[in-house]
Amino acid sequence: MNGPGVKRGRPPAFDRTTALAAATRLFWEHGYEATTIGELTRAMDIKPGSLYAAFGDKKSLFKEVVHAYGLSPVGAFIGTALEEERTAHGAFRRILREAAAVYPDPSHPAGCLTISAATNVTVQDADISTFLSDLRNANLAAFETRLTTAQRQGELSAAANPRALAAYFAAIIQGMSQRARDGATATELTETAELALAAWPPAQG
Amino acid sequence: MNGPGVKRGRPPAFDRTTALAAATRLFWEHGYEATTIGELTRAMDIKPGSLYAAFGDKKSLFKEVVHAYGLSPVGAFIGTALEEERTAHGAFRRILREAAAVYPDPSHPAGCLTISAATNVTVQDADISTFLSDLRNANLAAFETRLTTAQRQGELSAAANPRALAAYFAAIIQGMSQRARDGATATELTETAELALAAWPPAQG
DNA sequence: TTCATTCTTGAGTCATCGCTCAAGAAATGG
DNA sequence: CCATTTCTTGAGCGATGACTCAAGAATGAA
Repeated sequence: MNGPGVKRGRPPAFDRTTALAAATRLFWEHGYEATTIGELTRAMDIKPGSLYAAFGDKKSLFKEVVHAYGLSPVGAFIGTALEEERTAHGAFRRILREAAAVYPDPSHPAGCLTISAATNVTVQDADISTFLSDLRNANLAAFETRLTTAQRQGELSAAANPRALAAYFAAIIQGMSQRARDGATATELTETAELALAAWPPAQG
Repeated sequence: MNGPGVKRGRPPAFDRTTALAAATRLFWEHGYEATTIGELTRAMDIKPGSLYAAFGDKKSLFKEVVHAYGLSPVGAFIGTALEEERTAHGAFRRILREAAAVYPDPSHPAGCLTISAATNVTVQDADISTFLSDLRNANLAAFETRLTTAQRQGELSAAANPRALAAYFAAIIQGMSQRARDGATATELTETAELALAAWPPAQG
């Protein structure tokens, strides 16, 4: 019996993670449909045959990219803040401030991949569009859950509306991503974040 | 000498405004590149030859669509509010509330065409992307101008930052457009608008 | 060495993209 | 009527899209 780690046949000539990172950059920058297989193979430094053998079709590659993105610091900072911060207010303050720093960071394409990579799509790729909008709406639901918890724990005023607050923060985050893609600086986005936090409801009244 | 209104030759079989409206719907819904000439000719009920004779190439048609959109109620409500409202606060309050009502209106595609029709674009169509982002940034500049005026007139506190406020409102509006495309209702967006208005700086302090 | 397995390669498939054009049809002017 | 002008039509162009596949190369097992 062979150990499960034993590799047979010709080994891959490329590093899967590195290739995926190259694909991520392209999808992040131009979006799903505007990124061609030709551009992908060139950036990943592999031929079409290898790409399809390793990742399936274009949609599968994209979904794997989105999954990996969600595990990266840039793609996970929202969930991390929701988990790590004790208070909901602290969590959203941290989320907005980190978004302001991360979205315009020149070390990667501007904005959030989940927000901007599949906004313009043909009918036959509508599933890719809903794939991302489902992720965004899941984020919205997580916001609402966190805010409802805060309200039950007394942090958030009983007069506050968790669902409305969640939608508001979702909108601000998506807007900040778009502004980053339009050239907004970290300074501008930080100011936007601070202004946005003014909407946080006053303590129990 | 012939009068300038005299038409010669075979008259067009389609109404230009109607055809443009059909093209607008498609670009609005799917974006620039994801809308094909085939879909356009079918929706406009004309053949490719007529389309190219009447509108030039695809980019020219798109720019004409954007221009017409900017003159329509949906595309002009921001500029209208900035002009008609006496106070800056009244203007932005009206802009956000109208956006909340207009963006999810089911009588047309969701969100704002200028915001969402060219976010995912190939390199050869990068000019279309910047064409729209220039419009968005021009809007941002108009916001700042209005707020600076309000500050000079004493409506806005001297401690306020017109540029930061302008960027904040631009982000909120773009975020509301995206949320509308993700299925947000007018009710949700109205709540978002009201929360966003809480960022308006208190009177002179 | 030989076999089986896995990956690479380059040529190529089919569909669709934006776009063009010659020929015909519908109007006006003489 | 004919000539001129303008628009419509249907066929089709070259380029490019996603994707495939047979043949060769590199590995471990026997």
